[in-house]
Parts: sequence; C-alpha cells; structure tokens
Amino acid sequence: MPELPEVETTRRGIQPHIIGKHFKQIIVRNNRLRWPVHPYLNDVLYQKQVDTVDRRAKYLLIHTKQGYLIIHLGMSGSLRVLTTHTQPEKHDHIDFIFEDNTLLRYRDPRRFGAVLWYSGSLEHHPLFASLGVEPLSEDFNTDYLYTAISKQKRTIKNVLMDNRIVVGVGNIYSNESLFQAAILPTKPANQLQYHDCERLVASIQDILQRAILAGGSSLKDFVNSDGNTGYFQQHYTVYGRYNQPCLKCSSPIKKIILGQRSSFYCPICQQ
DNA sequence: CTTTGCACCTGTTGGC
DNA sequence: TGCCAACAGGTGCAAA
Repeated sequence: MPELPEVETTRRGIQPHIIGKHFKQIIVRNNRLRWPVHPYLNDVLYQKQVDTVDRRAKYLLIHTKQGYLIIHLGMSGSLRVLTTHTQPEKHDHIDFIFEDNTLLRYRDPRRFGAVLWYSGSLEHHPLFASLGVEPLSEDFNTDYLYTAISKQKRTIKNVLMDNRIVVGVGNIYSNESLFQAAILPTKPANQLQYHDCERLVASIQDILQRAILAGGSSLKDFVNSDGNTGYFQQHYTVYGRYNQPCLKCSSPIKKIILGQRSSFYCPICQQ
C-alpha cells in the first residue's frame, strides 16, 4: 500500500500524538511479520521516551535516547492513533500504549511489514547501510542520477525502483514520473541523456511533493479512524489506466511487466 | 559486481 | 452464489 508519500504522511500523522511520551505497554498479538517481532518488545520499550519520529526511505524511525523502533508498513501496513481503546480487529497485530493511554495501533493484513528494535547507529544497520539517496533531498540531483545510471544496463524503471540508487520510488510513482518526464520505462538506463535525467529528477520530486501535500488533508484520519482511512486517493495519469486514453494525446495506455511489476506508459508521449 | 526472479502473506476483483 | 485465477502500492535474498 504505502509509497514514500504515504509513509511520510503517516509520520506527520502520528508524530504529534506520541512525541515526548513514554511507552507504558506493548501488546503483540501476532509476531509473525517479515521478521519475527522481538520476543520481549514490551520489556525493551518500557518507559522509554519518544524523542522524534523520523523517516528514512519507507522506514519510520521512532527515536528514543536508547535506540530506534523501526517500523516498515510493507505492502498493506498502516498505523493509527486511538485516544479510546477499541477492540482490535483481525489484522491489528501490535498495540503501542503510552503513559497517557494514547494507543498507536499497527495493522498489516499481508504481514510484509516489519517492527524492529535497534540500539546501534543506523548507518551500521544492514537494512540501512546500502540505501541510496532520499529523492527529496538535494543529494538527488541531475548529476547524481546521470552518474549513478551511467553503467546500468537495466531499464530505467527498474533502476528507479532500486533502493541502492534512490529510495522511496515505488511502482506507482516510478510509472507516473516516467510519464511526466516523457521517458519510456523500458529504456535502458545508460541510454538516458543528461537532459533526460534533469527532467526525471524534476518529475520525481514534483510528483512525490504533490502527493505529500495531498496527504496533508488526511492527517486527521490518523486519529480515531476506523482503519480504512489514513491514506489518500491520488489521481494517476498512467498507473492502472491500461487501454484508457492518454491524458495528453488520447492514444491507449500500454501495460507491460518489468521486473515482475505492472508498468504503464503512453507509447506516443514517452520516448 | 550486476541483474534476475523468488519468496513472504492475505484480501479483492473479475471471469466463468 | 460459488469457485478459482490473477493481481495488489515492498523488498531481502539466493542464484545466475
């Protein structure tokens, strides 16, 4: 479910409700996520205080003085804040309860997500050690992308979705960015010109930025919602629009599989 | 080293 | 209505 804008929206949604608070109790109903949840998570977190809620790639980082609670939402995960404790539903696997009874509830039907405790410094964590640049940082610029892809024989779409190059660009936004930049997803990355990279960087940043802005309107949905909200409907220009008319030139949108992921593009507008 | 494809799960959708 | 296949927004890891 979540790509970077959704994770960032989640961060902004939960942060004001848990920052500065101490963990009181952690209830793990199902520890079988991508990796088993720490068997003594309750003891590990007990009375630790939340300093900040950060994000790196699609990982949420709940920072305490003693270490990080790392949360990944996988494909179907979500977090909500509850001020009154309702009955957990089927896929509500973990409850984080704070001193003032604020409840942070983790739900993940497919269980591709992860909840980890790490007390070292992040750059040493194996999941973070080889992550590429943040797409919305100044490090992600035309020079960086042009250099990074110069020896990549894979398609540009596969490269964009590679965490070691740039993080946070998933299937939806890679499709959308390539359409906006008028570049075919099938194009070998090392065939892109410098000015292609310029448009692509601008498109990725523009699309992610606008999606985060759109998420801002749903921030209230993180508190006391029924669990179906918290994410926001975006209007997509190519993603999921197989055979529908291109919004620029009206020719039918094509669909192919690249790297086992559905890819959508306009054969006329994208070259 | 680069690149590919599998695997992990459950829920939803659409065709018959 | 039921059944079944296909598909879903992620990503670590083994293998080529």
